[in-house]
Amino acid sequence: MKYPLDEFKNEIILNLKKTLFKYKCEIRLEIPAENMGDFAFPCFSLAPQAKKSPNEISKDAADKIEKSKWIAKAEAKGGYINFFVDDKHLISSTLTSIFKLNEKYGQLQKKDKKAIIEHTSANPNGPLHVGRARNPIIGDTIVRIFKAAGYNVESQFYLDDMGKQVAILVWGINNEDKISKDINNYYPPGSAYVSSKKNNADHQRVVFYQVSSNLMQRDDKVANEIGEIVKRSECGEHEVINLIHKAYSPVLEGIKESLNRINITVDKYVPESNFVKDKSVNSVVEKLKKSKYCSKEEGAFYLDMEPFGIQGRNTKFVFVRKDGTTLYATRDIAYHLWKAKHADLLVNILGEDHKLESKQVEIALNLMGAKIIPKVIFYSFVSLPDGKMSTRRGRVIYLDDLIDECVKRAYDEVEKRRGKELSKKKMREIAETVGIGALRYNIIKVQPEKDIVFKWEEALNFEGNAVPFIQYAHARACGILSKTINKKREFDSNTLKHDSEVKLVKQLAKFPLFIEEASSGYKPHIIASYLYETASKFNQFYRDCPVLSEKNTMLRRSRIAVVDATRIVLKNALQLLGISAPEEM
RNA sequence: GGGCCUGUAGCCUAGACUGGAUAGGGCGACAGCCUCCUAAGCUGUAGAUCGCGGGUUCGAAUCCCGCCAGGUCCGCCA
Repeated sequence: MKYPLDEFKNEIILNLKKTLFKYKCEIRLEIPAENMGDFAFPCFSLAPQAKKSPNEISKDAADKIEKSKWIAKAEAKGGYINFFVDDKHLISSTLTSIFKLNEKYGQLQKKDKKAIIEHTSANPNGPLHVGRARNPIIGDTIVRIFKAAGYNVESQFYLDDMGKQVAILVWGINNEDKISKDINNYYPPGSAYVSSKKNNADHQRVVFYQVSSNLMQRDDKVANEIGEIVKRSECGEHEVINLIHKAYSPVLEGIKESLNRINITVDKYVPESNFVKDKSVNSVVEKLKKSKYCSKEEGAFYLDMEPFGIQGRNTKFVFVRKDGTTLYATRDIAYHLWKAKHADLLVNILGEDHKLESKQVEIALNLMGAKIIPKVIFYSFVSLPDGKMSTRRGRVIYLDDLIDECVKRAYDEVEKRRGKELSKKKMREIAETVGIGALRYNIIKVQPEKDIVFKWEEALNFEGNAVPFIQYAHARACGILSKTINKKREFDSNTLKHDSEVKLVKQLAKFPLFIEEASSGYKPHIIASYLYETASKFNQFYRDCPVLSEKNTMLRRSRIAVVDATRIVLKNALQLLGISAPEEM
């Protein structure tokens, strides 16, 4: 797919190559500040070899740039060559491109490459909580962006069915009598964070996890029994693995439901036990044992991580226990080798607490000559104003409760504004769209590596740079279009001269560039900025350019086309964030 | 003790990888805009020693060094 701005860019690059043939340089274009042009080429790096000032270079070069159907003007300013696109040509080709491609507008050329994107991978011992809510949202957005960027994408949830966390749950479910005796010790009256009254299995069963986790710390007998479950599952005992499966399955169903509610489905759930059952983890162990960095200590095997730049109190990466069983990270290596067989690109979304483990896995994969090393997006935790969340301690806000609160709050807003005009059913529909969108947007608009302190007022803020602003722009566009009589799309780019029209259409033309940048740089949050900017420009157009009341027929039709094109772009970009675009709100 | 990440107006945030044109936005505050396509909107004002101190450079929020603060990790846990 070739987009108008690609053609403009290519023409600039060709021109610059001709003009600057004397110099050795890579031509990288920037987008200048508004009104300074559409693309800019900085001349600073050429100054040393040219022995001229950047100002002189840019002036000489700008004079030599030839005008063409794309290039309207090249201007030297402050050491930059600023290129101005031919507005008429850009407008007509952009609108044509949007109408032709419609829901596919923005998507990049198919790449014939498979990407496996692993995200969420939460322990199936309780409901998803807000502390880790960034994971599915970042993950699913990356999935959508990579699909748009032309990859063949599969999303995976690595299901931890062997570890201590899930063993604690299993013990609790099989010792219900002991749990019910202890439950009141666990939940003291008036405890602040015990909130969820939901009937879903994940909310019901997490109590077993919490109480038995507590018991385990006080009672060695319980601890031993749990340890036994872990050990037998790690040895690959089918009976125990089945018992575990029975315990967590309903919890996993609850997690899936929560994900579905925020428009997330995962293609494949991959149980960790697969790699024990199929013995692939054993071949990982055999290979690592042969490494020159491997040593043995009291029967356990470890890799020395120090030569690879790992520092700290302990630089040993143990991959086999003294009892011969493997560890989480060992199995993770087997999982990654398996993934690498089925993909050209691997992406993982992980909490920052996994940085060391991930590095160890990466080093081991390199030692084993793995073809693909995963690209990892780490995110910082969402914490509460008075500290971090913990499922074990029951000090959490569950994702489901946050979703409900967002939707409820959105309903109040709709009712306040449209209560007299709309049916309850319609308002509930809008509230669901706005509430879920607000949640996803608020999380995705911040860079993954920034810490977030969860505050209800901020999570539920519906003004300014928040999703209702964008959805409202889309609804406005739909409102105008629903009132048009002539449904045929016609436009004449000669009539679209108003500054607000030109700026808006230029913004629409940039959409594919943002998909390119978001995917190649693994930066989902820039799609959120793009949407905000687009909606904002549409609102300015709405203020300056009356559509339906415009007397000049051709101009009116052209403006309707601009509105329709904006509608398509907003919808497509919202879709990339997993947010629905309401036609009315 | 050490590693990694973060620190931009009262609050939240973009820009940092790839140094460059007056550091963009939003919330909140203040002042305006509905006889006209949904005011969940638009316009304007005030508000920033870019954590602190050095260095490299013609030029540093951006690169390097040191320090301070917060997060996170340094289990034969996951």
